[in-house]
Amino acid sequence: MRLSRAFQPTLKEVPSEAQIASHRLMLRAGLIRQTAAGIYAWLPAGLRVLRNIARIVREEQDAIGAQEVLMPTIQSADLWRRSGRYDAYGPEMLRLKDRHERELLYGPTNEEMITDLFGGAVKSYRELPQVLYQIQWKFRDEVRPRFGVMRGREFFMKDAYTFDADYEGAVKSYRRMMLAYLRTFQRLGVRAVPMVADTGPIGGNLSHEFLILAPTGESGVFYDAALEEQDWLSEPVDIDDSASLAAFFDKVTHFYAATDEKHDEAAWAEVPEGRRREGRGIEVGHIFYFGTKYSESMGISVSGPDGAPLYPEMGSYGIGVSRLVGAIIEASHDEAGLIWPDAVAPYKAAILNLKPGDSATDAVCERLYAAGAEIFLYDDRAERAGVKFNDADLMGHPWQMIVGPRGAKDGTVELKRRATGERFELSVEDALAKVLGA
RNA sequence: CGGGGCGUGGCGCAGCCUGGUAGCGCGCUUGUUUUGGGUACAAGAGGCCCCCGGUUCGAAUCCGGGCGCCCCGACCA
Repeated sequence: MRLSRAFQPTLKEVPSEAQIASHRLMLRAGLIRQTAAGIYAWLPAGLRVLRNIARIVREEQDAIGAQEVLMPTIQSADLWRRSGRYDAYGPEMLRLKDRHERELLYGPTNEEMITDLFGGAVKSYRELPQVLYQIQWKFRDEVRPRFGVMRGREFFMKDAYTFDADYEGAVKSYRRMMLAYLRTFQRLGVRAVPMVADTGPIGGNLSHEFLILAPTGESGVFYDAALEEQDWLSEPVDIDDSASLAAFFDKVTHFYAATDEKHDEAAWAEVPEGRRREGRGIEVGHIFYFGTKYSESMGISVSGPDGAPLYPEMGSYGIGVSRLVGAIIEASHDEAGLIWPDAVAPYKAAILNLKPGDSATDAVCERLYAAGAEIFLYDDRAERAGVKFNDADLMGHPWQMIVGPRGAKDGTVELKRRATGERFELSVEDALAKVLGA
């Protein structure tokens, strides 16, 4: 994309409504615009980030055998009456009526719908386990939306649901999902720590939240500093083998880590004093096992080995995709602006022409630009180098490809790494290889 | 839902107390100049002052009622 054609309204000054860094930067960089309290429009660069995150989430879900579906945002109230949650959910659920006065709702989550879909299609225990997921917009009518996309009312979420024939199977599914989550966050370039969590109104008794540690987080967290050094993904895990999954799970849950809701003073006291850390975290994922809560309440069963009805053991698993955009920024920015991890950046690199109009620099820039759609060209709309540098810093492009008259003459480009400030003087070919290979 | 605050060109704000027909910075347009990290000068464009009602000769300003948004707290991916 060329700056001169881009719908990318950056701002020099911070809109007064934004308080925290990620929200301010998202507005300033032209990633989003607010359209109502807690409701945002995603502009091209922001949407590219959102899609990059969704893509990685999708790949890691697929890798553990989950199958993607897409369910509607609007659901029938009757479906929710079957589980009893229509009355239980409260004013956070946005309720609607159609022209025939039928009661509908904008889905805050999808346990009821997926359970119903499952029940209509799966008839035998031999078809289990099943793992289904979707990446879809949700709406929860928060009392107080804030922090931009980190606590919006409308949000983009990956929600997965597992169906197993027995408890052992459900635990395997839960652990596989734990693995997928850690892999997902690693690829996104953030460290999200799994913590023992409250199961909340969804019910059940096996639950972990994944939190990105950041001072602006909404949850208080207590953890053993030793887990900061753990690399849980260095050894391969056989997702079909219970023992391998169990070993992995034990490793991940070995050190104390809990949100304030589940904080256990007795267990905390056993953590060596020098390693006790209290802080704040941003919840970006949550996994639950809740047994037969929905399958039983909704009357969804399959035939068991003995021919009798078997209510599947279920779990549900969420990742806040839109929230992650804000959370990643909270974890990765500086005074000058965004610093995108390579995997989620809207563009891999920005080309900065230090002397537009110079035939040599123009030619090198066009050559670089022709190498791929993942490259952003700062062309004629900002003719001054300073403006371009500041804008590129604000946008957080992982690489800046700086083309000046001297380098252009002998075919070299200066590469600057946004995150570290490192600089490299490379040939055009090498520069492209480094940027596009990264 | 309790407490606080705000609503004036695209963005950030002043003006309101003490009514007299709207201003500043940035951005935008045009021209000249300049260009190795937010150039300088000049000339322009752009505003139902959130909405409705009231008071008044006259309302951005005073009064009443709405609506919207933000912040603190209680609640949540």
